[in-house]
Amino acid sequence: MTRVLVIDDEPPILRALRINLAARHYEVSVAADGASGLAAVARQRPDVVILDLGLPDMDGTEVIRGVRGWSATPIIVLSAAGQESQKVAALDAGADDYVTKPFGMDELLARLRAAVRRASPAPDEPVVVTPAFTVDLAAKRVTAAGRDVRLTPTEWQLLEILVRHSGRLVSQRQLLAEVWGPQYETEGNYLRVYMAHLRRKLEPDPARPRYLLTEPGMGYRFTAAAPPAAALGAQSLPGEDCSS
Amino acid sequence: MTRVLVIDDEPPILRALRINLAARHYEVSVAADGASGLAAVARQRPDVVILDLGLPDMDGTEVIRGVRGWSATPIIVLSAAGQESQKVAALDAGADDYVTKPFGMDELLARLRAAVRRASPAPDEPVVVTPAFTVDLAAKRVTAAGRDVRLTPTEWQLLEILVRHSGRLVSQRQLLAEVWGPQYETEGNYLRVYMAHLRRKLEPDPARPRYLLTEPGMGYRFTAAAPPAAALGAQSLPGEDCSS
DNA sequence: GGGTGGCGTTAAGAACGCGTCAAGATCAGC
DNA sequence: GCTGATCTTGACGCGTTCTTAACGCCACCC
Repeated sequence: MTRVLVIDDEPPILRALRINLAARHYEVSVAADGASGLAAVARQRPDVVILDLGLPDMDGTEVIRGVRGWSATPIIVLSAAGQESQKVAALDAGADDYVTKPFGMDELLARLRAAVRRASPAPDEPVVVTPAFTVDLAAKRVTAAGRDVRLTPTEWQLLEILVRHSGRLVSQRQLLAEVWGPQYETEGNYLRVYMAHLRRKLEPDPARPRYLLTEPGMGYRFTAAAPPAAALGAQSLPGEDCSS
Repeated sequence: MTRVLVIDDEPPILRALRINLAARHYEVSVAADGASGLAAVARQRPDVVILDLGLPDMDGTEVIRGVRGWSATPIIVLSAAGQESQKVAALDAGADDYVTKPFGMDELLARLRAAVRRASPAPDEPVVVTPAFTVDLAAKRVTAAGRDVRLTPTEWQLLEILVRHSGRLVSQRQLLAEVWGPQYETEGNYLRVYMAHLRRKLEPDPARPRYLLTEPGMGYRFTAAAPPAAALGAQSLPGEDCSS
């Protein structure tokens, strides 16, 4: 079920949205101002955010930037018909769409569908294979040594982020923000604990990880192909370079 | 450069779009009807399509479906203010956005930026290659002589700044300020120590650097292409000291 | 020729980050 | 209300990384 977070402080609009979204089987939650809206995004991880620009406590573009700092969740902005510059500012701050009030509910719903559709593209490679284990992103299933491995929700989230960025280094801040929420960005402890869990469940030799690698001081990296063992040790530079 | 395909048959709008897009350094091409529009998408692979619904030969949603059958290229629909059902149909057919005429050019450009931004999260060219090593800025990964090289966070920061200013001279003050903070601008020692680290890990001959060059009294410079040996003051012919 | 300033190199202690373990808190299912 | 699983939190040891100082070398200037 698609979860929608509505950040708005006008009861009539709120009511209309709630009714129409619930009728289409969306899961709706509500926040009445920017601060609680940002907190709600972090806590609930909605699939899409509908944001009214006329909030009592902070500027709408600030809310957008606050979300975009750590998340790519689609944001549809709602606003009274105003200056074009406001639209431009919101879109450039990272909003995905902009609807002016009064709006047709059918149009908003269509734009909502479009935003959600874009956000979850058909994953071209939903199964990632390593010599030691395979990860099926679509089925949310991990197999190691021929048998299914049970992962807790947190473990899965962590693994999924690393696997989706296969080969690339993912910073600790990003991992913490995406798994626990942006306010946990300094809790490096969590990462260490859960990386240890994942390695114990997936790595052939958890003490010497081959696929879930630590880059000290920077973050973690998932590598599908095991690197040659020698690459981890001292790199003796071969004098093989005959230029020209 | 971002390539935009405009599918429209009204000369005034076409003219306005062409002028404004070209002024923003977009590469613009044009098709006057649905059939040639579909052909143009297939041939040119534009980064984004602006599609007018009022085409002479076929229904706009047909064009959208024709593109969506095989491509996820962002489509922004342009249309005269009409029924809401038309908007819904276009969006559900796969359009990314819908702008009604008359529209503000700034708004359209902002929506265009939003669509392009969503489609290409990694816009730049993140891999820098030299004969001796390669630097992947997005993955934060360095490879020398075929093997991964482990860099410490400070080493990586330094290298990243130099590589991002490839070919240009970067002053010591700037390097110190960006890596250690503005209050360290006089600690030239740090730079010497870490440049030595980088050279030992990356340069084929750390004592005679080819890619991480010192400009005495000014700063450092990264060069992707090795300068000719003569420029370094090498007296011997290049062939003789290969196997040392 | 001697002096000077900038650079490369090395080495040592200090500081930090990471893996690990374990215990308490919280949650979900029965 | 109980039980097991999961999450949070703190502490400790170890290896790595950072900081800092000292020394030698070279180019340049007087």
